[in-house]
Amino acid sequence: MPELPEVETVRRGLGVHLGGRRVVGVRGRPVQLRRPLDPEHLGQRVTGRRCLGIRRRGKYLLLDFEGGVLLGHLGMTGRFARCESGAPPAPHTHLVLELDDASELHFVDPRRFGFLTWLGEHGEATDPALAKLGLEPLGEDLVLALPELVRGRRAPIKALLLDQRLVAGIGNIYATEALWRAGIRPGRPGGRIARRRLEALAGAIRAVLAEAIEQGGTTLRDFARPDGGSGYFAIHLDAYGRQGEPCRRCESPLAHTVIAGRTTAWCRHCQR
DNA sequence: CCAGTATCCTGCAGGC
DNA sequence: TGCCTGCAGGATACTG
Repeated sequence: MPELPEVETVRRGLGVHLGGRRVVGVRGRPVQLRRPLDPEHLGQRVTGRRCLGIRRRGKYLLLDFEGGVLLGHLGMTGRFARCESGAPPAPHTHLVLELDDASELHFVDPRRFGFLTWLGEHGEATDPALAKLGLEPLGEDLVLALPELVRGRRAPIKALLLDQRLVAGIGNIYATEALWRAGIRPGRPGGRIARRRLEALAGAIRAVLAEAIEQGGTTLRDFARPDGGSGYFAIHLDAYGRQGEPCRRCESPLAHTVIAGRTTAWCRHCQR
């Protein structure tokens, strides 16, 4: 569920709680996450170092420390929780960073699709996942770039939007929403969409991501509640999860198909 | 190179 | 009430 806006919200929350703090200890047991997590090894690298700030790239979080970067991904169910020192960890807590203000940052991830990895001084430039990421939908001119990115491609436009090598940060929810807003059928081959309509799609992507980030900002106070509140939020959704319900433009019931292995709700009437 | 599918994992909803 | 099945999906390995 965490897509670009949710990750951006987490980034801001981490900035408040972790930024400027020094790690004084690391706890956890080895566990197979998306990448293997070895808390003892990680502790040797990060203990004693101060967090200088947090960046985001696509759905990845880059926690800048003195002398290295801690790379994180939330997967489907990953979250960070700020806890008082010594507080009992929630189930599926895989890593605890003990901080110099008598607080702890817990990394919790029931489905283990996320990860935390120490990249070291120069790892950021060579990490294979980061290297493959496409452009930032909010940071560069997506309107100009999107038509070039999908030119000649026969895959469904929705599959292309989900491909992090083209555009980084879009997931199933915001791909579904942007296509509904732009009036484009999710299964339409990307290379067979008129330039003007792709430009409209790019605008819809930017708008829906920006609105979601704004929404997240208002719920930032909920960040990292140890009781399970994750800082995620439900923005106003027009299409995602609304199959069978009336389209908010034309009232006809939304259809439901699977594209790139993901459920997709869309309007047969006004998405062409 | 491109497109499509299987896989990892747990929690939860729905059916019977 | 309780068990079972299927679904949720981000990234990537794999197949054709």
